[in-house]
Amino acid sequence: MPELPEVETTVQAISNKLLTQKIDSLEVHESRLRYPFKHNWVKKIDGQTIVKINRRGKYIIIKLVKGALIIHLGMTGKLYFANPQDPLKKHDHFEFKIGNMNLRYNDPRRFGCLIWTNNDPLQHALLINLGKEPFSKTFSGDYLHRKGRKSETTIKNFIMNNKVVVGVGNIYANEALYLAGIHPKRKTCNISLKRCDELAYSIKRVLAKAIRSGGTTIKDYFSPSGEPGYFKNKLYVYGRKNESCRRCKNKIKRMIIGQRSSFYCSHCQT
DNA sequence: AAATTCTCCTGAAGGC
DNA sequence: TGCCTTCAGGAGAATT
Repeated sequence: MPELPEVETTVQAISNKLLTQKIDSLEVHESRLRYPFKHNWVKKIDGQTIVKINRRGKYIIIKLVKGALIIHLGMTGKLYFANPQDPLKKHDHFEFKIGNMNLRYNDPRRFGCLIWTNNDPLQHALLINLGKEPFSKTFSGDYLHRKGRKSETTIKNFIMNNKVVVGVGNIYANEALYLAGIHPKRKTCNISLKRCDELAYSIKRVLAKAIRSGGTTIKDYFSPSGEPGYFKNKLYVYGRKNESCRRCKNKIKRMIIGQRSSFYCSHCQT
């Protein structure tokens, strides 16, 4: 399940290979993704040169000379490099033909998307209202404290809200709350500035560490060159129900918050 | 209006 | 062995 580290890993990998390259053609095999792909976009993309690849939240932005592509990996989306003669795999929905390599998109659940925009992608309706980037200087304990001082929702829902901060999905929300020692069900408005500082720092730290490990592979994620992420071995709580807390040895507990599995240590998190 | 629930989808896992 | 149910969750849409 791609979260920010997996998207960042993907962006770095494809950027290394594709910058300044020309897209010979885009072939769409299945347009029924989260947002249907419009086939008249193809002629706007074919023959264009890639000038920049970056991300905003979990959206991958491929800037072309004119216009840009926006890709979201959804739950199970993967971009990977293939040789042109390799047969398509099940759920390969589209591919870019670039010189002697193909960049293919595989997504069993089809929660991802491919969108073309003529305008500034950051102004696109899907991106314009996104919250702060976790690595930005202005994403701080002070920001969380101010933004959340009237919020009645749980802190876990709060940090998973893309209008607050982008890129924090279920895995890293659980991990960051553990590192900060905050119970996931605690009401946001009841958290002190000092603890918000610890939480903002923990979010930055867990995301940065996961990027250095190449992301987290639970079962779906692989990098464009086929490497799994190695952060799974470093998880403190996610997926560790009934295993012992790495700090206090008590059993990790599981509860549902906002219809998502939440893992925590009731001794270390209050 | 913020908070919560619903929805899309497939594959894996578990129960009987 | 095989069929059924349940679960996984990103995030916009719908609902409360």
